[in-house]
Amino acid sequence: MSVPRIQISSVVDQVHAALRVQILSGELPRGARLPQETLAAELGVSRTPLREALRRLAGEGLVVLQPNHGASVADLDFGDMRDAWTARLVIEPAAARLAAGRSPAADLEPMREAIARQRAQPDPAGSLDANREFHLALVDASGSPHLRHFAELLWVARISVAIYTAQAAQADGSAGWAGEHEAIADAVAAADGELAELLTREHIRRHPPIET
Amino acid sequence: MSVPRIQISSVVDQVHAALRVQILSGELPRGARLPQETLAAELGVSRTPLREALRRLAGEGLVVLQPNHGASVADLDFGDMRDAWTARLVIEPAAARLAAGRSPAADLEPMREAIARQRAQPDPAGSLDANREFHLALVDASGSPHLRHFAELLWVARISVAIYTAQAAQADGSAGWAGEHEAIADAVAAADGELAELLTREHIRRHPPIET
DNA sequence: CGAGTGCGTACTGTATCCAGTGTCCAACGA
DNA sequence: TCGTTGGACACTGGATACAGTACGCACTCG
Repeated sequence: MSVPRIQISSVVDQVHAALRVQILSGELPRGARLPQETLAAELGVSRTPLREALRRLAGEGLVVLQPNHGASVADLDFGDMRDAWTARLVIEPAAARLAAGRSPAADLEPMREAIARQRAQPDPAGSLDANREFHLALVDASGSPHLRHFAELLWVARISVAIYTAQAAQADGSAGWAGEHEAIADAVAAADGELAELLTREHIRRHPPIET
Repeated sequence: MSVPRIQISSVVDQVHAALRVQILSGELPRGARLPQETLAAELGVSRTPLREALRRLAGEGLVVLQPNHGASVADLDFGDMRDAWTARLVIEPAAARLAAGRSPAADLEPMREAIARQRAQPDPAGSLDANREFHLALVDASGSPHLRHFAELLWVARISVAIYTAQAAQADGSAGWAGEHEAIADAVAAADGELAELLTREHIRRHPPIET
């Protein structure tokens, strides 16, 4: 009998998560300086774990580290966002095809859940989260840890920040995307790799980043 | 007049580079424990920068960090390698197509250089380096920093270590691949995206990882 | 009046120190 | 004899202290 091994999280993890939220939510605006001493005091930790968290965030592209000058929130311009979108166009359609070709069949449940959540969510922010979840679930279904990792980097660092906030503000927001997501999920379920790839590519292409 | 701004490297950077070399060269074997105190003493630095370097290496997938238990060199099995290969099969052909479609034309010089170096190199290790260089140059030519980054992660963490060392030992080694590389470079130069993608895919598919 | 220089301050980078946790082994009890 | 438990040891995680670097401002000199 084994107790289900609870997840202990180090201070570094918690600081990392906290800063990530603050950056993605815009509470820490793009380009904002991140003075170690001040930040550490605010978060109630020492500088050591803060520094390690900052390094990790730098690895994810969320902050930039200049030697002897300190850290600041990454200031991503439209070019960066467009590049992330291009990279998604490479990775996600291919992942969809892989997911459809998997045997035993890929796990569709997370995708279905994300779709349902997106339909149920009235507010734009939640809908956006659900959207992100669907896309990550799709890549996850490919069974490739690397592709999953890459997709996560693309979504976290470059996309959630500003691209789709602008887009979601338009028209009906992102809630309307659920239908397209469902078609992709169906194609994966039907093991039609060709179709899944095509639908995913067209879906992404249909929603390019918007210059702010 | 501006002096060309020399690159200053922090201790963290240097430790990171040193460990990376030792891991990739096999001097630090897969699964080896990395006790902080010992390592720090050997490298002649304190534990603080060492820890930050370890975190960075963990982000690259070269080492694994277990809370309250320490770091060890990532122990990649055949599954990991095969997954990296699958991911390359997604990224590199797409990058080749993007490179061919670029205007102004993609920079072919690094690719040509890598090919020449591969032809000139008699020893397997050098040839392997040149091989890696070609593939990274190809992805770089796509103009997408993200794809370049991903390719680098795949090559560094999973591939150089063991996959192709086994393969390079076979038959004529990797020197013979130069011809295939040249065909890819030519297709990119001719702006034939379709062909570049196809050739790249077939090239990679022709050289899967070998179980050791 | 303007350019350059030197100093002071604020911050980062590194080293050291302390507390907390995991692991191994031996002693004890069933 | 085998399982359990207690404790010593070794190591990591976090906090603090110190050294080094960059930036801004005032002062000086042309």
